[in-house]
Amino acid sequence: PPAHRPPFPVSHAGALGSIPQEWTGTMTVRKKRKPYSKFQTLELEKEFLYNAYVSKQKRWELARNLNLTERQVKIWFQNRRMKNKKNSQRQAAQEAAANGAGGG
Amino acid sequence: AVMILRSRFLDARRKRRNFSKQATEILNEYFYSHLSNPYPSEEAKEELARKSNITVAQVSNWFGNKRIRYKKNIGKAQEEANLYAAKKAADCTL
DNA sequence: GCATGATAAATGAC
DNA sequence: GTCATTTATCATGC
Repeated sequence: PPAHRPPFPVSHAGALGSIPQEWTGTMTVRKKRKPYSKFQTLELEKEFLYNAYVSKQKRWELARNLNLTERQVKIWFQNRRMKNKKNSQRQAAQEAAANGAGGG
Repeated sequence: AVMILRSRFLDARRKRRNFSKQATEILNEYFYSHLSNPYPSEEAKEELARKSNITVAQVSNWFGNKRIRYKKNIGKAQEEANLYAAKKAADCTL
């Protein structure tokens, strides 16, 4: 059995009935998710099309031009790579299902 | 601009469908019988996906939404918990 | 009109 | 770096 990555460390210990539900506690102070503008997303997508891994120099330029922090740019590329992988897996699964059913 | 429009149609949100009653039943049974730690392992997710006839990613999405929305409803009318708790109790007494 | 499933930012473990 | 998450938001179903 493969080892699973444990959930986040929780501080609050809730109490409902007799079930210890510690996971219901607040994780940590987290910035509110803020959707990026169309311009920001478009520029990031253009750079991602060029290469999925952005250099430190390019990251700095993007952050400056798009009014984002370097951390935000870094995380955007991380999430974008995960999205790419997810879509690839989905496509592969669909093709496999198509081959198994119709055959070609 | 073109890419944005194209991506809109690639999103699964465009063709979202509700899960079957049976699938929701299976997922809820697992969730409320593991309320102290509702984090199914990869193996458990695969089995839930197989029994519910949905993908593993959909199982992950369901548990993510269920956990956050369960937390927001703590203190409110959460009779769903009592419902499945009663079902589990009945299962044990059989 | 909300319930619900999927996605987009953001965090943390490893 | 990956990746399972949390959280808010999106788009749809009914």
